[in-house]
Amino acid sequence: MTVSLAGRGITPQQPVRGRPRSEAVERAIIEGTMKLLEDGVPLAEISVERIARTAGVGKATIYRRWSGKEELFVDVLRSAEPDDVELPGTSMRDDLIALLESLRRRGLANRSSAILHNVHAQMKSSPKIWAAYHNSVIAPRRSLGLEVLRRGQENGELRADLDLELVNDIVVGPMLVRAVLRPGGELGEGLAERIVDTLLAGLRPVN
Amino acid sequence: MTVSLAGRGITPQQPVRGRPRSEAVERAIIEGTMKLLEDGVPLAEISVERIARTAGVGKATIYRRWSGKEELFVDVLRSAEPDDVELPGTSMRDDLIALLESLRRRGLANRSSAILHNVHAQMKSSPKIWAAYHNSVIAPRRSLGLEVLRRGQENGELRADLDLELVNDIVVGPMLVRAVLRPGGELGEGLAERIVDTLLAGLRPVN
Amino acid sequence: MTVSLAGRGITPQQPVRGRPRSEAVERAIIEGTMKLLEDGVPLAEISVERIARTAGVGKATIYRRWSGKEELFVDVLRSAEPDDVELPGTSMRDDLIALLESLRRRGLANRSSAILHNVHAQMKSSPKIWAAYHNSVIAPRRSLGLEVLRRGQENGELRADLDLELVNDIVVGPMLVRAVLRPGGELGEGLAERIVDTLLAGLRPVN
Amino acid sequence: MTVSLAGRGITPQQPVRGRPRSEAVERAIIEGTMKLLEDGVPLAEISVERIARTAGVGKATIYRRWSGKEELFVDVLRSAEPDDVELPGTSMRDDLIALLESLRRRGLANRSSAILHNVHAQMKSSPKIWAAYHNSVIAPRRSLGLEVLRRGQENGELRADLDLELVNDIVVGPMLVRAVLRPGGELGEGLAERIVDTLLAGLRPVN
DNA sequence: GTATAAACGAGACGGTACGTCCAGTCTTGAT
DNA sequence: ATCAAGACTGGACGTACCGTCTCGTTTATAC
Repeated sequence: MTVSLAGRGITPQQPVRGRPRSEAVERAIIEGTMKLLEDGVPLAEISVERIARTAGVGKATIYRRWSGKEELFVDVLRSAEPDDVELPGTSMRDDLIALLESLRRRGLANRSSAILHNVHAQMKSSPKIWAAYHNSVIAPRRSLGLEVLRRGQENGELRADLDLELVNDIVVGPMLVRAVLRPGGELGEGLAERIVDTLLAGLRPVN
Repeated sequence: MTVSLAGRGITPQQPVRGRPRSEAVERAIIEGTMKLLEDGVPLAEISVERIARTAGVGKATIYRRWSGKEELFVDVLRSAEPDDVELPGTSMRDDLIALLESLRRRGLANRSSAILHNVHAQMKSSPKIWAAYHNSVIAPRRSLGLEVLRRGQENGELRADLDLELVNDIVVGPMLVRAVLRPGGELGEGLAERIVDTLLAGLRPVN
Repeated sequence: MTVSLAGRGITPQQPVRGRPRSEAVERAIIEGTMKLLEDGVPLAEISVERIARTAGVGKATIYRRWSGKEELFVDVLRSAEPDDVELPGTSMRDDLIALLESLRRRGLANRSSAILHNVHAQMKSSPKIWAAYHNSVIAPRRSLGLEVLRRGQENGELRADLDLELVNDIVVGPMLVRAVLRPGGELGEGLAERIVDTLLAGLRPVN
Repeated sequence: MTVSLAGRGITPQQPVRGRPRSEAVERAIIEGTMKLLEDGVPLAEISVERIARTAGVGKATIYRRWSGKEELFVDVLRSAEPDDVELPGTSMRDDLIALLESLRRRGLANRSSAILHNVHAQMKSSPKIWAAYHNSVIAPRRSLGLEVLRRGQENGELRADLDLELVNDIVVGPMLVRAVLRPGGELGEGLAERIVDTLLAGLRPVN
């Protein structure tokens, strides 16, 4: 996902006055932060000062764009977000698997870079930032999931009397448990498929 | 849950020399931290310095007991942890509901104090601390859940061919999704029951 | 005293290409600086940035003309310098009084604008600037004083065996002491006359 | 002249609470600043940050004692101030020479360390600081001078009808002119004597 | 009782980062 | 080429905490 200069701020309809902000610098900052994260620098040691040093940029240049570390992290995370999921559309089962699979890969990618995951955690300390992230990343996926389920009900793949919100949480939950509560593993290949099929098969004995 | 002086530290086998540590001071520190959290002070603004001020205690007195803010938080969280769940034992369904219900109440309690939730998040930044918390709080609940499911398989309440780890995640997941991803709500009464019953009833149409 | 554009800089013999520098802008800068000084803004708070803001001018426009704050100050001071002294020429005594009187008025004028006096002090921090100011302001007055004294020796108003440099310092000194060491006062009317007459009368009892 | 910890601040009658301030650190700061000055570091480049680095001290430690660079300079200057003048007491002439001679040596010493002189200038930018310096350094010397002159009038060495304040300025002035207006020189040996004798001999021809 | 010795509150200490401001330079579009 | 505007790197500002280190005082044993 790419974040453009204009994408975040106010659309500058008024004629540009003075030297315009450099997109190159913006990229350098985001990528510098990403690099620190990937190099395994503990989150607590990532200061604005250090980001500036890493990116070869003045501190003021960072503060001119973001009001602090946290806001910057939102954009860093956004830029690391995988592209939109492509749903096969063949069945609810396949769509759900595709959805979970993309979640799984994100979890893995983040884990491979070890800490993005924590940035996530960190962000929750400030509600405003969290809201921004929630709106731009989490909410879209959620509504996509609901849509898939709704179609499943129409198809007869899903019981009609179910609360879709709840079902969505049931589907997404297991992946989250493993990513959040047991960092470091267990997001093996085929997990998405196993979750969905287990759910669809039901938990009770078939008798 | 109460945390005793001896419970955490090194058992001082050698005869005690000099003035012993004051338990009252220990309580003052933990409760002072709790108070800050409950007063809605943003996590980032809770410094050791401020905790000391709030508790009317010297900084060294804190560092004598904990190696830093994070370690202290573990104990604060532990002390806020509800007492052990009591399982009715009447059926797997009832036990699972009891388990989820205790999770739900914890989520709500934390929400009422709004931020404990974030301490949780914060802690993940330091793996050591996280491990400590994981071992003392998360793991026990997890194995309790697995035990309940195992008994369910014996009873015939649960299919015998299921991966219990996965099922446990499926059961716990929805509650976590709501607590973590949608802070501020939707942990209504009866949620535990709805989750368990939805899962047991299965997602497919009954035809 | 007026400072012309050509007076300071390099005479641009080559035909002017592009837009010529605006004299109005130059005046605006100098007068803006003066205004800040007169408004009692502490010298340390007068930044190039602020001068630019006050004068409604870009920073580059200032740097295009002066290499920094200090050089600018020289011109500001020069522009505030009173016009050349007019000596009556009737006697050494009268000429010395005229000289001191002009010094006194300068001191008072500067005091009335409270800070020019300090610019003076500030300038000494950079030898180059000080030299420029010394050459254009202090040295001319000094040689004028020496000339007056020389004529006094010719007239018989002054002992022939005196070191004129020393006498000049003796004449000028008291005024300086009061202006520099006791800012804020004691440059009353008639002071010039009292100094000169006291010196000419001698300090010893007349017996 | 030595500046003690207690000398500047509030007399700490109240029992000392917490770790007391270190006099060694205090000395390190003042001497570090002095060193920078003596090494010819331009005054404008002497930042609190650099002083701290030089003295091997935290910035806060400096700000704990002085409110800023300027206040610190007062103490640095005070500590560089030569010890009190010793007057021979044999005659007004000899006493005045002793007084001027101490002034001259101070001027030279400062020159040798090249910039202390400018610190002086710098200080004038802030009236409060200047007042502090004036009271503790300048005023005492001034009243000492007046006292000497008063005794001179009693002895008959000085005309009884003279304004002593003015005479004092006349005596001190020439030395100041040379130190302030012509930095870099002309404070040769024997200058004090020449000034006093020239003044006492009178400027008019003896006829 | 009276040492002894650790704990205690307070706060100084060397550091590091904060977020802001200014120095000088550079880059726009417009004059 | 100049202008106003304003971005750029760099670095100092004065503040707040970090984790450690004295201080003087308090409080338990152990002698």
